[in-house]
Amino acid sequence: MHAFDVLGDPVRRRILELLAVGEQASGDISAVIQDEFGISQPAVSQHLRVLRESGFASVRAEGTRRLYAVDAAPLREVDAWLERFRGFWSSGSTPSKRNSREESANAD
Amino acid sequence: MHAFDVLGDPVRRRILELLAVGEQASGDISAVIQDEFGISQPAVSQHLRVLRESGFASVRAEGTRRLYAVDAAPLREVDAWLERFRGFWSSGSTPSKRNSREESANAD
DNA sequence: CGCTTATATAAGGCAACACTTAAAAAACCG
DNA sequence: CGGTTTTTTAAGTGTTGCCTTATATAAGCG
Repeated sequence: MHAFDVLGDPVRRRILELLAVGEQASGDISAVIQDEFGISQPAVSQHLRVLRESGFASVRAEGTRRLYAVDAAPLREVDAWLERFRGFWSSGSTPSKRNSREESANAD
Repeated sequence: MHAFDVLGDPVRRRILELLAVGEQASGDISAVIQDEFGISQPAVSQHLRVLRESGFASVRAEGTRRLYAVDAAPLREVDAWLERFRGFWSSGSTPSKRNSREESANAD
């Protein structure tokens, strides 16, 4: 599953927000998500799996608990993709590069 | 449709990449996408519609041509969401904020 | 050991989405 | 005007993804 697909789901984005603060147990995450989205524990667990398998999160066992943490690599990838568009806002309203084709010169 | 959902589709990401260079006609975009993804012209047009309706692209008519351009607002929103994770890579491997709960102190 | 807690997996249903083909709309051109 | 080009819209179909309930796994506890 592509990084952007993973982030396409609001539940998964919320989970990542929770993990951004620090390591969290599956149960704690589930509690918040169940409260906010009204979905079941297995549903949350499935989202955690997606996050694991797509590299957004890593897990560590502590007794019966599973402690999840953010794994930055895919987020970095997303950030890198975004890079090319940053010129559209960080340096005013003009992109860093103009259309270099024959058909240009119509910027009115 | 949420910004991240829009970016979830590889065709739409590719279209945005093309638009990042500069304004492009629907037909030119379609030609590239059809070549790269093997989908029909109407399929591309439907993706362009999604980009329009979600605010990622704006259109301008020129004769029968439709010239598409990047609209940065939603990308900016995505960039803003990503902001909270930047501490995970831009300043070394440690996030900007530690887990402030009772159960912390286990960073081994 | 049996019961409870914590978490994951399995199986099935339904809705959303991306594709297809067909047709419409609109400008251009002879 | 009639035909061609450019693009969009409409209708139908198949696949994918998320959810549910039920069940498995495994550790903790008395």
